[in-house]
Amino acid sequence: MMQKSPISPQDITIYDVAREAGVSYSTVSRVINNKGVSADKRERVLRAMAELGYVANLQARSLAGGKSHIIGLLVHSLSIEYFDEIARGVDDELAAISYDLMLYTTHRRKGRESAYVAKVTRNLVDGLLLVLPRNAEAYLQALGHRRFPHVLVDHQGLGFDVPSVGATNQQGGYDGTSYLITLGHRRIGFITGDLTLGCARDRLAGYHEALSDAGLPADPALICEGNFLQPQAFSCANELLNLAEPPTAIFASNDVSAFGVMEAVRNRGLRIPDDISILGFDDISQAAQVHPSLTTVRQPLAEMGRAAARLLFTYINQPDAAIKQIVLPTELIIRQSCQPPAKSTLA
Amino acid sequence: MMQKSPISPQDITIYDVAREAGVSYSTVSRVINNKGVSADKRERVLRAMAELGYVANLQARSLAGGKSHIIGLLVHSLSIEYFDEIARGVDDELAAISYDLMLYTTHRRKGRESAYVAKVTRNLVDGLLLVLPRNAEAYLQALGHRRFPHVLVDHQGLGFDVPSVGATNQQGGYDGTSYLITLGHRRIGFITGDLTLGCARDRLAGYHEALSDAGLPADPALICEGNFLQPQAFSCANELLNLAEPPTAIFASNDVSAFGVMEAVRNRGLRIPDDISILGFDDISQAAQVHPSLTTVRQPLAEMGRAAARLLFTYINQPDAAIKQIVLPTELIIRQSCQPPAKSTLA
DNA sequence: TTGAAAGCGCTAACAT
DNA sequence: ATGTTAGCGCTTTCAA
Repeated sequence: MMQKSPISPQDITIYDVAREAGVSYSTVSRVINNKGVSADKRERVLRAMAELGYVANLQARSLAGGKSHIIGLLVHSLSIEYFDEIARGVDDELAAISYDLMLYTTHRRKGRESAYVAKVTRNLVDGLLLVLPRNAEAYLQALGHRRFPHVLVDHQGLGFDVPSVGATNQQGGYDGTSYLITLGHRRIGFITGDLTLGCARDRLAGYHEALSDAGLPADPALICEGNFLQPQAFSCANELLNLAEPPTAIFASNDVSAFGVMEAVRNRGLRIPDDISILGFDDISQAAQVHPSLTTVRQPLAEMGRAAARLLFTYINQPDAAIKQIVLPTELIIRQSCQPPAKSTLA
Repeated sequence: MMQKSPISPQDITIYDVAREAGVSYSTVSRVINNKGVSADKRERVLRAMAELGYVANLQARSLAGGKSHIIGLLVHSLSIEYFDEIARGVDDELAAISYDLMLYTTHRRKGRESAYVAKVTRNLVDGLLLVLPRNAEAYLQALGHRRFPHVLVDHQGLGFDVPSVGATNQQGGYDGTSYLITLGHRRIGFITGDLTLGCARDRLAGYHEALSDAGLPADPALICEGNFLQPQAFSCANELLNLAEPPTAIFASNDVSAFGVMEAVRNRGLRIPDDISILGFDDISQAAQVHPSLTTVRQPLAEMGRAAARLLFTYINQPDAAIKQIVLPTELIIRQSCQPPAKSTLA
């Protein structure tokens, strides 16, 4: 691990490489940027870079070339596994083209999103990935107007076109509900997500659609408004369970909510899935780890992250590329938390 | 929201500001960097900056001044709430001095840490925060030797001195165990964390110490090696519960593990805390949200993040500052998952 | 294909 | 206190 050179690697510039390789520093720059250079010179430069341990100075590249090779990732919170999966996908794409990731966390603090967006877009990053943005209207117009490369992840329902990557949330809601119907359930409780978010509304719409397609009545009492968090789902589940005619299955709009339902159900001494079936959404890793394991509608989060990163690069390299909205398919993952109802409520 | 100037804000440089204010651009630079400038010129510059909407170009500052105003944060994974809390603390400090955060996620991929560290320290960031690092020996020597500012969060047990911020893990293990003893428990199961990590070993040491101080025997059968993850804790709990003389309380080395224990306990139809008490470690938000709520040893994560950021800035500004190891106190948070054992096992 | 020269926006000597 | 002059390390003209 000893350095061949007496000076430390961070001080190696293209000048050093050029001297070592016996070429001009512009030739070194060309090798770095894959421009036309004769085979033997390229070879020599490459060897010199390896020997000296050359590492590009991103600041200088950025200043001279106008690109920072950094993209920004804006999220509220890191704690949800959801973000981690997306970030993993983003990371993969970034690594492939050696981009770096700048993190902006709002930690749910109001107003911080806009402030970040304003600042970030004037500096430092070549593009911005906005995951599950809130109050997006405030700055989305500005981003679009200034043609600043950006992609939203998991956001629908805006009144205007914006580059985005999402999942088939409505289809997922439809598939999950249909599955429960197929098992024989007729009274299916539904706990919504945060309805200010498009994905939550879409899942609910899928639930309604499936019910309607199966000719089942839509009982408003079976729908309880949640917020994607466990405590609220716990309350919702209790509410549903207290109904004169309680549901035989509960479909929660995300896995975390499903865990809240599981708790409420167990709290009453009911068994899963014998007494009641539970269905989640997302398929976070914990879903496979709880007992019984959670049947859920899988969202391809890492793939969404990858797609978003790729789309963002498209915009970075072609600012005038058409606005595209990518929607990735959800998938029903059948595990152990659902089964046919104990006694059919069919007539 | 209209721009006063016809050109967009990101194109405004100190030259524009200087022209507008009628001063030389070095004066503008001095104002930006709080160097000595006469009151009226400073005033004019400030007004010009505001009018034009000047925003500094970080790349250029970095290239010219040698500081990027960015620090790197290296973590394995984002999904654990643990990281989010720490990041929140780091964020607070960063915001105060307008530094930015670059995120490096290894996603548990082997070797990625070293690669990042090698790359990052040669570029881009002024300092590095390493959260719960693994295989740190590989690059810590290099960081220290090159006097690259860095601080480890939550890592002990290395053979040499390294700047770090941690919590009183052993004391926490001691306090938790003592609490259970005070409640009357005599057979206390313990599920360890990943024992390659210092914090996990320290918590276990605290458990042993408390047992010993109370004159209780240390039964090796009551200790099961976990890895801070739920499935492993689930197995461990089953193992402990299968003992001829099972424990009346189980102390898990983190909250996530405690949730695994809860599942295993419930799976056997046992009640918490009536039949068995459960104690966690960390106090992630879910701990207060489960039913019954989890009694746990709180780690001041956000505060740790803040302290780490502050310490890092010390090193950035004074590379020769003494190596410091900050240890923050843990705190027992009593909730509902523990109570005296049903039938005392006392003679 | 290659080298020389200019300049990205800024900070930090160096003068005055 | 203020202006002038050099670069920081690189990309990108422009010639050759």
